[in-house]
Amino acid sequence: MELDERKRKILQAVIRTYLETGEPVGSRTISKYTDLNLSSATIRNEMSDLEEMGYIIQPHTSAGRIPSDKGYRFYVDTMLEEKEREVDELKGLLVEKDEKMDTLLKRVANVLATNTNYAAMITAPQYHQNKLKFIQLSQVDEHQILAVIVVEGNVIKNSMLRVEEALDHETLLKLNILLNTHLNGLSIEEINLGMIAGLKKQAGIHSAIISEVIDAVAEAIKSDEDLKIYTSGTRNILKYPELTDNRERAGELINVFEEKKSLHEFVTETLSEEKNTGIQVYIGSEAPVQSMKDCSVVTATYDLGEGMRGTVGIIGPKRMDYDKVIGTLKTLMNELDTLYKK
Amino acid sequence: MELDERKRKILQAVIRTYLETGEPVGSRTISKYTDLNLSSATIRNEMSDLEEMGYIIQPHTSAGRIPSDKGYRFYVDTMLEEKEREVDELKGLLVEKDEKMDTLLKRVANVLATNTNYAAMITAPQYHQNKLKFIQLSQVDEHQILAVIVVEGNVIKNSMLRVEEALDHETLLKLNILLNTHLNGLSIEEINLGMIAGLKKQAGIHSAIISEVIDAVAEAIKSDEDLKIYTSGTRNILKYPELTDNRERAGELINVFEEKKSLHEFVTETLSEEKNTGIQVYIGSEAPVQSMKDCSVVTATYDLGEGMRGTVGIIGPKRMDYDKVIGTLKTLMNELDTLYKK
DNA sequence: TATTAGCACTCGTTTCGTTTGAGTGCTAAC
DNA sequence: GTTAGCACTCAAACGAAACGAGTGCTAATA
Repeated sequence: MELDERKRKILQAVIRTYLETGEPVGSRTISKYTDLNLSSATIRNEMSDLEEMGYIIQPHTSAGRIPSDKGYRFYVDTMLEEKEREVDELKGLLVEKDEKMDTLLKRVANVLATNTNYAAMITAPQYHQNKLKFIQLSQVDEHQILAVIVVEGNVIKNSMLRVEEALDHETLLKLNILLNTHLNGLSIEEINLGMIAGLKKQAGIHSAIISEVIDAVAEAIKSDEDLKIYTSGTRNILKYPELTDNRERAGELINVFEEKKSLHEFVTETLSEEKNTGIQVYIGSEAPVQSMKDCSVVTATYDLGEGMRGTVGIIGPKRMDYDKVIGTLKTLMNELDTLYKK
Repeated sequence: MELDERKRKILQAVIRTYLETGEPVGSRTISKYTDLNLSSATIRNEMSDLEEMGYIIQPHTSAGRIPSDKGYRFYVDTMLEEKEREVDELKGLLVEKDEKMDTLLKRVANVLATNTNYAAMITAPQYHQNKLKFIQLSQVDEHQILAVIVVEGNVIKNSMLRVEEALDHETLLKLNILLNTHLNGLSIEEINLGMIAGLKKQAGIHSAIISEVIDAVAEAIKSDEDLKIYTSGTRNILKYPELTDNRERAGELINVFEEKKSLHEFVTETLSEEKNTGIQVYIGSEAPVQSMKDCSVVTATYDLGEGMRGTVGIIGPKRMDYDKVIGTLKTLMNELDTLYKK
């Protein structure tokens, strides 16, 4: 069977009304509130076809239809082509630039959540071309040496090293120079075992410290685990009965937002895939996380230049207002662009 | 009217059964399941008295009684004197010492939450006698200077300063020495305007940098806002219908755990008050946060020595198992003690 | 005087049959 | 191909009735 123009229009109408009401929608509604001028009977026939084709589902015999995942997918795909709505509520909300990155991120999440009435998440930017920029060892007290490591993009990592006895000023200086001259500008792939061996040899009796520093450097550069995720509007989840009528399920969802572990999966997935618009939509079981199979997730990748990239996401029920959400995210991307591209 | 021995026993019985069932408890239940050997009628009379005295409440005319805040308060207070149960599930869970502080904290919260079936929170330790230990300025690149500030207890703070043009090596060294000799070992109260003026004068043309460093130092020492709070088991809240039957209310609660702002209030309050056991119980509206007026919160202060102190808290319904919760917290405190006091 | 049995009364909860109405599928007519 | 009409289905809403847990009061009892 073919998905002709009329079927497509009906499907769109069904989905759109369902998004608004959250109730199964019947043939009569469609017949009345579209400009197709078809009787409910005709619509019924078409809807029957659409159900057969898997776009819509009847929750029980005498109820209207609701979109299936496939239906939502169709809707989102066509919509992405067609629409380009503007949402300018975000404008001006990001102007106070000089605040710290993490408060900024929190606020962005917050704005998104209140704006859309869904839950929002945002990751701190990741630095992809992680090159070492600066290393410094300092004697803090008798038994402790502080290693400060700065990576491209000004991510700073501190690490305390224990030593048996204090190093004198000169040795410290020598080690600092040694480390900086050999490691600066290198990425993690470029630091190999041979180089490490060489460094240790040159450090002589202090080779143990070199090992520890290298470990710290490795950690600083990969910085994978401390990918921070900020969330906001978890409470909004509770607003959608279809997500929370089952207590068990609701709990799992809340947990997703608290643990943030599952959110990681989206982030890594999103960051790896590349799409032109930078916006991706996961509907129901398309999500890599089991407990979100009744949700939809819209993610966007932001890019602050210099390899600093992060992910923003909106999580809501499948009947989310894709149109608005995608619009909002696009606007946000633009805002971030104009704010940081200079 | 006086709260004699028998009334006390009945009150305790009422509360205990209510804690188990979560349902209002009636006179018959008490008469049957206690060793008082009194008929339900007698119990009724006594309960009527107890209600008059404000310890218990009748949610509606033909229902059993539930404890009032005052009733809980009585229960908790007497229990604190009497009981000393042991909960040793926590033992051995904290042994792997060498992990990072924040993963440790997360795990503690997690253990507490799963152990009690309530929500748990824990703050990173605060450093109260905040004395400056070490300052270091380094030229990272042409226009940026990194200030590293180490505070007693090895809390490290980094701050990037912008400069018009790079400082030569010697000046940097001079500034470092200047800062360290004058500021080391001082707490925030001891750094006054006169001293700052003196420093600036000695720094000559680089006085602007001194200002920025001082700002960074102030921020590092107070470190008030980045009091991190880790939570776990928010989902458990959903298990108690009395907290979540009202959607609006449930949302607010979830929000408390996401925003963490309200949790701050407990922490600061708990840290300021000093009690012998270190354990505090907030019942219902005793809590400083409006949206938690149907909850109870049990907090404990842990002390890792050297002025490093933090707060742990369990949040649950008013009918929480105070006995177990307090026991668990006490065990935890002991664990932390033996783990760090060396 | 304290305790208890008994009884009438209250009121939320449960149960169950009924009604309602939205929606469908099918068929026959246009 | 489209539509009107009709019988049928079924979840949800409604409402009366029964239930039962619990109370307060009173009169009898120890």
